Amino acid sequence: MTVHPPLRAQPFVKVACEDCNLTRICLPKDLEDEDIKELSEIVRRDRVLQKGETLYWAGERFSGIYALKSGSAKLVHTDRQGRDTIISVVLPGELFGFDGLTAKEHRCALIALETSRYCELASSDLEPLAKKIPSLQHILLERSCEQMDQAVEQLAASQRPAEERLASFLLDLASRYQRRGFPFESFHLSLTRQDIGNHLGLALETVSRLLGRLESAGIIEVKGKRIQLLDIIGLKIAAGQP
Amino acid sequence: MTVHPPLRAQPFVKVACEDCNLTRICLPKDLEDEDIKELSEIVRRDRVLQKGETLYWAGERFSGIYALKSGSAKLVHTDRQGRDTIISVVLPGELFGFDGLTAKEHRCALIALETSRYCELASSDLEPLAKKIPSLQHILLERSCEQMDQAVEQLAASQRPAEERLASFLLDLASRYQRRGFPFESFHLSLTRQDIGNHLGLALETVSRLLGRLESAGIIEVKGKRIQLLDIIGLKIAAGQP
DNA sequence: CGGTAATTTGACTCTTCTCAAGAGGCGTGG
DNA sequence: CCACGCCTCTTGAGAAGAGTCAAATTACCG
Repeated sequence: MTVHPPLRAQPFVKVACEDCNLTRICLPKDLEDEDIKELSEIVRRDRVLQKGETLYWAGERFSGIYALKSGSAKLVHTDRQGRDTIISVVLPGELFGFDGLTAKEHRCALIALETSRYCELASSDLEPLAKKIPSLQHILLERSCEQMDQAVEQLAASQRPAEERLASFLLDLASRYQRRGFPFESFHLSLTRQDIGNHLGLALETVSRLLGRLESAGIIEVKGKRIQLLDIIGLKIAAGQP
Repeated sequence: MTVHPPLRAQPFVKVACEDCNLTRICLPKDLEDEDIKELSEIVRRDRVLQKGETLYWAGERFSGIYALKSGSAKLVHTDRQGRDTIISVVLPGELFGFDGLTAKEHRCALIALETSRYCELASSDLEPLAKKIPSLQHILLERSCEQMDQAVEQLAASQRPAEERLASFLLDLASRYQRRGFPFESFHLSLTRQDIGNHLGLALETVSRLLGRLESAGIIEVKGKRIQLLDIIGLKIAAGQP
């Protein structure tokens, strides 16, 4: 796997899919070169979302599939009683929007965790494009099943003790950042403790305490939202990965 | 919505998709009549699984998408430490197998909870069939996103208290059985208490105690694996559905 | 009808939550 | 540049929900 330069270094210009440094992570990953050009002409590029802004709310009409280009975002489900659950943290190159595909209405909200850019594949373009690029439908199916796989992992994780969940979460984030050209051992949490709690099913105080515990065990270093992984082996053990 | 006769009443003969009483639930639901016939010719029908038998194990090569025709089954994820999580209970007309589509290798095991019949759409037939029936890929995408929606609900549920989860589970089962022609108020749990616990993230003793509590509250009647819903409103309140 | 598996019930423990109070950080405006 | 206010984070103490261990009862299969 090639290592990409950190996304922050990328100049703020409209980059065609074939020139985007996310080509090997994003939707084009499994497409042929010609198909990527085809895709590139239809994708709406470089829209911006400021921190805290919402791209779509739950209940809103399904408008298409999106790809995050930079920054980060959270996919949030809210139940009848108003309790939020963060279903996933979205990083550059990852697709989202599948939560609206079946019902034609979004089940979750998508909220930026920092200033972020994204591309849009409008639902109205989806059908004609599928005809032009026959393999696209299958790739979308694969990506949706991939997200299902992640949900399965999370469901399994939800039955494990709090510390394992938090350690697994940190390891997962680290490796996903690494794929995007950032160092594995050091990254910035764009989530608050409350958000981490809503993601892992923990009270924010528990998140804070567990981070403190991992720190005093010498496994990580916590400076506000910046996390340093000092002892990867130790962290894996804490995550219950023997 | 039309009500279908109970599946048990169905004679044990090989029924074409267009004559199957699951037409309005199963894969053909959103297909045109001609396409259903096309599908029917390729689907391998009426395979049988005895109680406790496994159709595929986690790690096994992806072989295709399946539809349950009768009986019931559980989709089980096992983590590195051997802890099982029941991801979903599969009822007649529901599709499964998506857990192997991305990695070409199943992430979960599929185990029959009672004697069950199922149909198979082999992965080798999937591509040629997708060319013959262009809408099929999109339907599969929709179904996979539908399962994703369910996983999202479960993830949100996993943060709610035990009684709410159990009550929601009973209501969900009841309405899914009802769609299949069974009475809403009375159904047979094909899962053990242990299985229910593995599904909801509870100890089997907790499941037993909570069922007892709902029973003494006059909300349900429990006779082993047979459940009677006596007070639907009360059950909905217990499930936290105001 | 015996044996095994499933279920129920009780007592106790422990993880995690809730409530509360205080400290730290950051942006805005004077 | 500093101060104020707000939001976030930390830390403590007590409470509660759910888990574990153990034993008795019941149901089911051959």
